[in-house]
Order: sequence, then C-alpha cells, then structure tokens
Amino acid sequence: MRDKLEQAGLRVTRQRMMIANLLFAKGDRHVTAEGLYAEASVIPYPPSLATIYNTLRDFADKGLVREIALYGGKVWFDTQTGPHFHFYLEDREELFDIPESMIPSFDIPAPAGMRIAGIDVVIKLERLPEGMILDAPDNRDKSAHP
Amino acid sequence: MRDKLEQAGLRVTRQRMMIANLLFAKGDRHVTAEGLYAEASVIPYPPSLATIYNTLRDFADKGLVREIALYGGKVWFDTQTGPHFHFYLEDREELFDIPESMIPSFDIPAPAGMRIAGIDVVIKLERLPEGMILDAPDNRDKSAHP
DNA sequence: TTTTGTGCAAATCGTTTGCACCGTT
DNA sequence: AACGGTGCAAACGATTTGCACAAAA
Repeated sequence: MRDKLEQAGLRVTRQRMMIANLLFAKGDRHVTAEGLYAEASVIPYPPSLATIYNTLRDFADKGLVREIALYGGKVWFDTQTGPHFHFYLEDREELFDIPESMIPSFDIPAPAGMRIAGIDVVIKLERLPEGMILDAPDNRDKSAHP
Repeated sequence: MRDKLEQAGLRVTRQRMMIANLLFAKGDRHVTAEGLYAEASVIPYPPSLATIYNTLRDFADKGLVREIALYGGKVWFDTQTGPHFHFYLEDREELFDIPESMIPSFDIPAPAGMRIAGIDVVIKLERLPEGMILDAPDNRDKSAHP
C-alpha cells in the first residue's frame, strides 16, 4: 500500500494510508466522500472530512481512483480505473458494476485533435412496483441475455 | 409550444413559454440552468434564475427534458429525452451528441424486479497537445458561436 | 529545515426553498 | 376567488480553501 502511494508520487501519511486501505483492501469499491468519511469515523483518529475530500481528489488526479459520471448530487469515485459501466439505483443511491461480459465493444472514433480520456456508461434502474422481490444487487437475471 | 406545456400538465405562463422556446426552437440542445439563464437574460423581462431552476426541474419531471449523467459540478439537461450518448469536452465544459449510428446496441438485461429507466453514455475527451489547434486555454471566443 | 499534508472553520458553488405577490384558470 | 407560479433573498448541501500547526523528506 505504501508502494501504491509512493508510485503515485504522494507522500505516505497516516491519513492517506488509512484511506487507501479502506479503498483498496476489499476489491472494487464505489464511494462518495461522505460515505468514506462515515466508514473511517469508526476508527480511532480518523481523517477529517476535508482531508477525505482532498485525498480523494489527489487520488483521482494520480489515477488511483476514477470519478464516475452520475446524475447531479454527490461525486462518486471508483477504485476500478478503466472504462466504467454501472447500474445506478436512483431511489437507493446505490451503484454497482455491470459484468464486463455484458458490455458491448465501443469503436467510437474520437473527433480530430482529441483523444478518448474515459468512457462512462450508466444504466439507471427503477424498481418495479410489484415489490415482492427482495433483491440483492447480484441476483440479476442472466437468462434474458441474447 | 403552448400545446407542449398543456399536454405536460403545466400551466402556460410567460416565463415557461420563454424557456420552452429557448429549449425547443433550435433542435436538440444541452443546457445548464446557469447557461440558460445567461441566454434568457438578453431578452427583456427574463425569468429569474430560481425560475429557470424550477422550470427545468418541472420540465424534467414531466419528461420534456432529461437530466444527463455527468461528472460532478452542474446538472445538464438535454431536450432529447431518449437514451443518451455524448462526447464531453472537460476543459471547455462542452457537451455534444455522438451520432446514433456510432453507438453499439445495448442488450443488457435489467436485474430481476427492475426496469431500465435510462441509459447514459459519456465519452470524455481530452485535447491533444499538438500544434494543430492554435488556441491557448483562455482565449476562447464566445461571441462567434453559430 | 524545507516542503507538503492536515484540520478546522469559513468561504464558495450550484441548487432549493419560504414567503409575499402576481398571473392563470 | 382559488390555485399555482414567480421573484427575491435566505437557506442548504456538497465541496473547496485559507491559515496555523504538524509531519514527512
């Protein structure tokens, strides 16, 4: 984890180590600054909210995390830095990955003088009102896939 | 234009008519509240900024415009209400359509108990630093816009 | 010791809201 | 007349920033 910070050209501090551990220990994560702050606050001597914001921005600048395109409101960061494909559950403010196997390939050429710096795909979901399904984020229906 | 408002179940007021005209007269548009306000402000007795915000939200609720998923900051609205596919030029804060012919088809099934309420695709662009484009970051010409 | 990071509170930005007044039905 | 819409300014939530102090190089 130290290496990760050092390689990114960031000084290794207690706060950054704590944040990096929260972000990168448990695999792929989607977080907001507030959410991460809440998570960090159970630990003794947690970083301040301002530091969480600053650190997430620093991490994003260095390419350790990636900002996600989403509707208004809060800014989300993803520990997976490649192109992004997400389901977004608006009423619960939940965001989760779409398995890469379901993603079509993009062959869209960049306009002249430009390069593609990132691709975001967001599929907004609504819950069907026949709410008898206690759906976990991962019980998606794969049968209907062509 | 009156019809458009009436069909949406919105009272026809001077301000709403003015905003609807700005939005729907010139084909497909991508706007922010601030941008639309600036545009409206050249007209005598323009709507207030608060009314622009409220009206855009009302229009979005009624399906006349659609909110776009984008990185942090401001909320963008699109007069094209179907699925969205955009190029986003970050350094200029410009947003424009990707021709539909370039878009791959999406056959991603919704998870059980959900329906797809919208699809947003954002391709973030960066300008290549080559000399082909002469303008320095700050000498953009806002007057000569078609 | 020099440089950079941190924490707090205040500032800022985009957006929403409370309230008195005005326009539409 | 009743209801909803508008404008202003104040409120708000998310994020950034100025500054004094602390920690890393």
